[in-house]
Amino acid sequence: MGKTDYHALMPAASNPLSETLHCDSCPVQDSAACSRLDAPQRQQLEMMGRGHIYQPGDIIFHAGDDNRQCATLISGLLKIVDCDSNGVERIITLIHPAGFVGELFAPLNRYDIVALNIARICLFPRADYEKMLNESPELTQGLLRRALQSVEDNQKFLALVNRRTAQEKVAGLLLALAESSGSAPCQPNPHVELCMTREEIAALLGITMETVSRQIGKLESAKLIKRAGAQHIDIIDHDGLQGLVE
Amino acid sequence: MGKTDYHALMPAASNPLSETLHCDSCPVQDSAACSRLDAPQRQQLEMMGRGHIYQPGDIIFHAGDDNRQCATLISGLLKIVDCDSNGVERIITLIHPAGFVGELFAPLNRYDIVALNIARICLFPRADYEKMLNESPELTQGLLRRALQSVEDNQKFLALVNRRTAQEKVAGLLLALAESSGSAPCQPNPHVELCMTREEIAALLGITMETVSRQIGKLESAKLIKRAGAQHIDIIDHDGLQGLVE
DNA sequence: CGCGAAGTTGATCGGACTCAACGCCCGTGG
DNA sequence: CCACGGGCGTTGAGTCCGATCAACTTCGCG
Repeated sequence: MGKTDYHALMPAASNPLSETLHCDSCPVQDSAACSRLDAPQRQQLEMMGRGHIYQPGDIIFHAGDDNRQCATLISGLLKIVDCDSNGVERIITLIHPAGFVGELFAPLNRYDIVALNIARICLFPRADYEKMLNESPELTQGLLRRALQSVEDNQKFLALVNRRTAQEKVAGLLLALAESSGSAPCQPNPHVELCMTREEIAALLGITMETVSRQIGKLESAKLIKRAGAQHIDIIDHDGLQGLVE
Repeated sequence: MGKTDYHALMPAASNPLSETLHCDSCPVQDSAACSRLDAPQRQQLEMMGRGHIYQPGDIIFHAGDDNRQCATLISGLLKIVDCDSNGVERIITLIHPAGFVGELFAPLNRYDIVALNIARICLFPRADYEKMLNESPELTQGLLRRALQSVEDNQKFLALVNRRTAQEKVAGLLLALAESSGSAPCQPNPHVELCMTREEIAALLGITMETVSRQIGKLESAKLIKRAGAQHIDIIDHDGLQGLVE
């Protein structure tokens, strides 16, 4: 990842792209952890946090850093990355809008959190956020729903990668991305934006970049999908893809 | 799994092994979701739930059933199982004592939940439990901590199985089980009780049972572990094992 | 135009899967 | 008591999927 991580390296307070929050116009105001707050509480959160914009490749939280912030993803896509000693990248999971990142009650960040897309997040000082959790049952309940959703997402992802062939993994990923970018879960978006290099897809699915490429090629020959540039794929036969993953 | 699931098939109310709860003597009273409750709240929970004991192989929740119960695991070990149409078993993850099972806010159980061990759980009607979540911020906060812990466990497990060789997976699993059964995280128990057949280990790690057997054999020849019966393994060289997974 | 990063494609290799035989343990019944 | 059988685990031989290594293409950019 040769991308600049310029913004991430600056202290949040002096980040030139930091801006005040405007929850009223927030696209995830109904689904994020803060969705159950009443007006005064929401205002309190607004004062507590700052909005930030990250570019693809920017590192939002560094593994090993002491963990003083947490955040809600407003738009874009993040990856949680486990980088081992040899520099082999292992993507633990993806974070979609409304997702919450930053571990509470833990001293250090265990993983890198990196933007795949242009990502808008609201960033909170962790201490303030935890304090507010103690005062606001609504925030706690909202975050609980988020956390349960994360558990579910992780379990689905485990089912996608464990004990599956390369073809099943690639097909399953395309379907998952189509669903997550669709207007509703039952209305998947046939135009899939990967937001990832082949290498990143490989790190996510636990296979190699060459295999990813070959499998995408096979799916295209089988007329299930169509490539439209490296990062974009059109799903032609959704049911056919679904059939590959059962 | 030819084991009887006799108890699971009976309605909870008439289950002869159902017993009233005694939180005072509960071994996970300090770490489970209910750990933050004060005395009256705890009493309320005690009246709401029932204790049950399951035998190895018993199915606690069936995938597809409507989901009216949730539970805290007191002792033993559970597996969450995704069984696909061909009957191929995929273990999503393991649940350790103090873990919470049963999805809240969801109509159906997505996965089978099965006892690997003799398992003691306290079972709650989901509606009552959710109602209490609305009334007790302490319970919500306790469950939040549990859920965040689940997310972390799942992430660790993903890092254990994704992009790893069979040897790394087996070594990593042994270390994880040693840690989870140890008195403290930093004091792993060298006597590991697998509680799983080779086939179950395979379903968990995403490899075949034969490969599991071969890898255990290799680790033994390398004098890192020692087999003591099929279900029990002694860790001889903890650091050596650790070295295999980096 | 040249350069480098990302992606594709091909050839070869190896680790894990598959299929099969065999050993071990334990319960059951003659 | 021993014979039998079945579940589970181990071990071996052959195959195949995906990894590895390498060439080449495509695209974006100075």
